[in-house]
Amino acid sequence: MMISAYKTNPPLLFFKGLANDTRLAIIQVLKNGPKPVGEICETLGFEQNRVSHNLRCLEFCGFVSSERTGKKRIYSLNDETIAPLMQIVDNHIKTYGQNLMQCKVLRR
Amino acid sequence: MMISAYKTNPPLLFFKGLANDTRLAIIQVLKNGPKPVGEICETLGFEQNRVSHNLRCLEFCGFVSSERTGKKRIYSLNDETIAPLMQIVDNHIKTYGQNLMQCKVLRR
DNA sequence: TCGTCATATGATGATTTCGGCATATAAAAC
DNA sequence: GTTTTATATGCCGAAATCATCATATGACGA
Repeated sequence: MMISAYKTNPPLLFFKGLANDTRLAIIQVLKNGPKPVGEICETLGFEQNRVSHNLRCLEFCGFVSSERTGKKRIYSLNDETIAPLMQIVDNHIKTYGQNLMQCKVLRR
Repeated sequence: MMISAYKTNPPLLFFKGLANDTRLAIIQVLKNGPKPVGEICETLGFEQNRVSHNLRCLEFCGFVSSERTGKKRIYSLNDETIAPLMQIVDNHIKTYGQNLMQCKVLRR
């Protein structure tokens, strides 16, 4: 079993892609529908480059997609992955949310 | 929108729980059935305490469960969450796996 | 009770992550 | 062609992560 291969392990990268509060916040905003960068920045109160950096990741990794509309680039969720995924996450949190928030390893 | 609350955001912690190569490796081993710590260490070639640390997290956060059997503690997956979750992840990887591995943000 | 097997827990230093500052690039209007 | 609007990209320093070294705790048998 090759340990060094784990750092490029796609499931690992999948979870690392989502284990970031800025990216999760962006996903939350896009749940309400497609949005341009500027609007995401405003809604979240984040600097533009923070949002762009993270949209770059989200799009390249397939979590969101985008479409140029004039000067604006409108981003939207990849619902095929995100919708069922967040359903599972939400169900899990119903039972284990409190523990997740108090985990000594994650919150140390 | 409270930014400071994001660090204790349960979905974030859910993903952080899984965005770790040791913990994912353990999950991979447990897919083949319940196992004691020692056997997980052997299979993966990891030091015992590395495995214990991470099992602690996995169990507290609800991703695995355990049962004391004599001197051994047998760990098993929470299939209710992990099975459908990894299904979604695997499907996503079929399409976006290459990009995940080359993402400039995740792999910088 | 003591010794052995099995596992859990604490803390530190090394490595990884990530946003802000700075700047580049793209699209539209003039 | 230039200016304005909108967004993308690079890099550095600070913060977060995490395995190793060390040790503690638990279960069982003699």
